[in-house]
Amino acid sequence: MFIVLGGSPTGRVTLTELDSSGTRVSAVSLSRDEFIPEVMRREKSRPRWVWEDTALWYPVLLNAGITVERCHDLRLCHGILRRAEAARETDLARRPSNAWDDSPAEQVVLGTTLFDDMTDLADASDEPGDSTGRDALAEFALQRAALDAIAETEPAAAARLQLLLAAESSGALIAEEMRARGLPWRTDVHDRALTELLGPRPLFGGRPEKLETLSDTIRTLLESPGLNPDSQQDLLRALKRAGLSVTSTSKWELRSQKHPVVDPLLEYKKLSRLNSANGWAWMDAWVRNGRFHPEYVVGGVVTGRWATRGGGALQLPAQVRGAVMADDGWTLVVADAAQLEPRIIAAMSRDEKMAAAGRQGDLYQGLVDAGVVDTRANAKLAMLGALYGATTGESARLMPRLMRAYPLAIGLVEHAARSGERGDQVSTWLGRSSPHPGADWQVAQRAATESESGAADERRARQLARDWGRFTRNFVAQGTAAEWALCWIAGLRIRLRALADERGEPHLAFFLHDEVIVHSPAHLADAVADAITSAAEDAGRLLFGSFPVNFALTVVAVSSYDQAK
DNA sequence: GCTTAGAGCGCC
DNA sequence: AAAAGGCGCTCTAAGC
Repeated sequence: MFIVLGGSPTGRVTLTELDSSGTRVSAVSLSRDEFIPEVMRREKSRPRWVWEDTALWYPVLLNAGITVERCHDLRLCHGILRRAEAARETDLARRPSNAWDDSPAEQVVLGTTLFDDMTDLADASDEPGDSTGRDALAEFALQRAALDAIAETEPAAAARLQLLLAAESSGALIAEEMRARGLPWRTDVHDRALTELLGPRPLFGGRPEKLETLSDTIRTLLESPGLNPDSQQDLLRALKRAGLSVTSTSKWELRSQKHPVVDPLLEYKKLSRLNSANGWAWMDAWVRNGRFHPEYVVGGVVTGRWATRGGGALQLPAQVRGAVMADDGWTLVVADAAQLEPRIIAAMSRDEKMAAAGRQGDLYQGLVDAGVVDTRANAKLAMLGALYGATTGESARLMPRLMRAYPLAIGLVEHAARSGERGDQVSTWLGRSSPHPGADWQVAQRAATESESGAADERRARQLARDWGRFTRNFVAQGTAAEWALCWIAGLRIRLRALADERGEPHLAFFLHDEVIVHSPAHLADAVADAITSAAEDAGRLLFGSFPVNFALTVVAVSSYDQAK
């Protein structure tokens, strides 16, 4: 059963109930005050809530203390279907571009002031349709029709897409729930770490003590009294003047140089980055009441991975992870999937040999044990080469061994690369399709085939084709891994809800591509670990049925995030 | 003064 | 010795 929400979450709301065939059962119009209790009442029958944008509707419910079990996020699902190869012949894909295309996620503003203002506006306008002028009922009908049309000729593809839409929508719920709760963050621990590394917090801006000292050292060693080490241009000139043979100021190039300035400069760069990216200013901006509140952008990456907006939540450096600490009486259960992408391509290609290499837990060691490569480090290098499309170096040299040993799995990514080089779309296991290459790309390819094209045109076209091939190669692996991860956390979320007791509810607090943090009452740590493991097994079965691939996890209960690795 | 591009580096 | 997929953020420098 579906309940489609229309209107505005902060003004008048229409609730339209549809049965599983999409036939209208009932429809009501409610004021804002009536809306919240009605959702609470109807949630008991476990409907799938259909709404324009989870980021628009769900915060209002979460603010009122309501969570829902499932939803259908029209904006996200539209994005997937509109681009999906499998949906190419449907009305949804053929229709001219409209307001549902490329619509950004709603910006969520915390607090009630804006909502109150918006309410006034919404009430005053008395406009039919949704707050953004998009018709949820019509769009939902179109999406269902698209799935039905696909099901007629390709039932398996339709079923997979349906799973993807459900997983993506569940991800949207999780993202809002995590944003609302935040990640436990101890500013005192963070401040102590910063003070230890950088010196005391500067009272009136300016560089912290340690950075200032290092700057002086660098200026002295380079005999450049006025040098600003943050200026790449100044720094590069000064380095050259001092006799270093570098063409940039990057870490890797500096490391190869023998000069007394190298060590202090690398130290400066490391600390300077910490200060600017995750220093006191970051703490002031993003941590409130002991919680870091990043905004997750579901499907923000073309491959289906999430992005974040603000706070750089997906790049928390190791230096500050100690500040992620469980509340008293609580614990952090941290889990990550080991060698996820190799397992994914093994399962997608039904490569039983590669799947078997991962059976014991460490797939890279499995490659060594199978005699494919000599060391674990080389196994990793070779595998990354296969997944990313290495063309030179050790990685590229080792890759052919993988191709010989695992022609199915490696053939899958090779095939994706060839498709991309031709400009074709590729798709993940559940049916998320890659974008088409841009206009520049097409122009370059066409130019290279014309009779008067020069060697430079052809080189450029070939280069662009290979670049796009590397992208599509990685797309199928990264994108399908993202799908597995979505199914994993979706299942985990449901399992965690069932574990709640009078001492609290364990909940997802962080998600990073193939890793989760669950904040849990301490006494539930083992049950949470089991839930995480079971959810991973479910996800594997959901995507790949009985194919014998395992998704190995490392799961630990810790008091702070830095203890997890 | 504001916007944008590139460099550089953090994460997976 | 560098490189090969996906990002976000901060800084500087350059352009308007």
